[in-house]
Amino acid sequence: MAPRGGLRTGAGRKPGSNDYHESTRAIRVPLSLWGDLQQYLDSIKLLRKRQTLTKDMVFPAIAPPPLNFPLFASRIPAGFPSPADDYIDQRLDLNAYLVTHPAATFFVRVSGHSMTGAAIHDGDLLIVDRALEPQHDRIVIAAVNGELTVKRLAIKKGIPWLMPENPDYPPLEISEGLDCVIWGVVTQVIHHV
Amino acid sequence: MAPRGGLRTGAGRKPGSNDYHESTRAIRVPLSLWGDLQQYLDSIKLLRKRQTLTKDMVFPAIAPPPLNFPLFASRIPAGFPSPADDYIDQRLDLNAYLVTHPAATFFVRVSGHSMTGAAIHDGDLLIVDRALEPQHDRIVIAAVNGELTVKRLAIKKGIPWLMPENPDYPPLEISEGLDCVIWGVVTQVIHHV
DNA sequence: TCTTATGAATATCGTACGCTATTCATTTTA
DNA sequence: TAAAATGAATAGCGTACGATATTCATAAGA
Repeated sequence: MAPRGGLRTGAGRKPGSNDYHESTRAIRVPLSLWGDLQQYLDSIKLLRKRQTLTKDMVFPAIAPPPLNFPLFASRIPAGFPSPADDYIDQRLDLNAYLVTHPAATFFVRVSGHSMTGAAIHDGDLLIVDRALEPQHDRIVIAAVNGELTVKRLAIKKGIPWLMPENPDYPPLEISEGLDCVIWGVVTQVIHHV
Repeated sequence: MAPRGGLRTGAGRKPGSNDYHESTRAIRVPLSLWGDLQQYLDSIKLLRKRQTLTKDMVFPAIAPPPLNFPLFASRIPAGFPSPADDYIDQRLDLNAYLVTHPAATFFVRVSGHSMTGAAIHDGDLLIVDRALEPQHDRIVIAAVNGELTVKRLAIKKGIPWLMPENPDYPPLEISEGLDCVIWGVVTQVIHHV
């Protein structure tokens, strides 16, 4: 059998022919992160593999989730003898941390300065929980004459008031004739630096 | 000169004598993650070196399964919003929204009142991005003598200063002899109501 | 006896290495 | 002529390897 010799330009495995569609590089990581990282990388592979599927073959029932991002999905199983040191073993999922009742939670963008005394500024994003009951001294979203507003709810002698936290704005009594609905309770304020 | 031979039990480098205080293992990662991961690992190293930090104060971000919540538009028109309406014009994943560089992002709990003028209060949770370059007028996390502090970075005539935003606290010049590391840039402040 | 110098022991670290998987021009076969 | 088989070329993958860093029992020196 004769050899099939000769030049083979263009032959060979293609760069980025791995599951990432991208070259890789070895890096050294602490053992406690190794499992998580492995898991994370697997999910990246999976996501990038899906890119080879055309929209004619596979498509989601609803809008695709933001597949963004990174790191370290699950907690490390304990059992690592940590020297008397401050190890980082806490992780945070902002959604879970900031939202208690997902189905009843909404975001509202603040405009105006009536609540600067309560650390609520123009442009901030409020996390509003509609499942919480409005109570005295809580910060609430109220719809007054159909317009949303952020104020602190105060009950004085049985009369509810909407109290701004800025001396330039007046309190508003929720009297009988006022078209006012307490719409939700503010639980968190997200302020962009 | 006679040899110093013989058994040497107990000799040798100790396990966990690296910057992680923990053994490591090589793992292969895609190049696009390599930089972020490198930065993340550097942060871990730095944190484990410091002894004044507790795990309650600083911890890394994670990648949770994406959850979406309804988001209201900036300007909410008059009326009563409900999920059935088209007031909801987008949904929001807080992780994706608040974290730009997940591998380089950490959370820091604020203690103290030196930055109340910048809407940063005692107990707030800061989102800190180590991938951002500290620049003039940005709010940064600095490690001064091993202790974390939040200040606004100011460059005056080439000299960097750490400026509080509370008249009760003094500015701090970052002079040559000072043990100070700008550790990250604050991008968001989460304030619990 | 106490202090210092020495070198065996052993962990860390980045990466090179051996192996496998893939690609495709060429050759062989139908 | 078209399809299948072959094997050179080249990238991916996990880990072993050589070099370096650190520790500390012992020997040498004060």
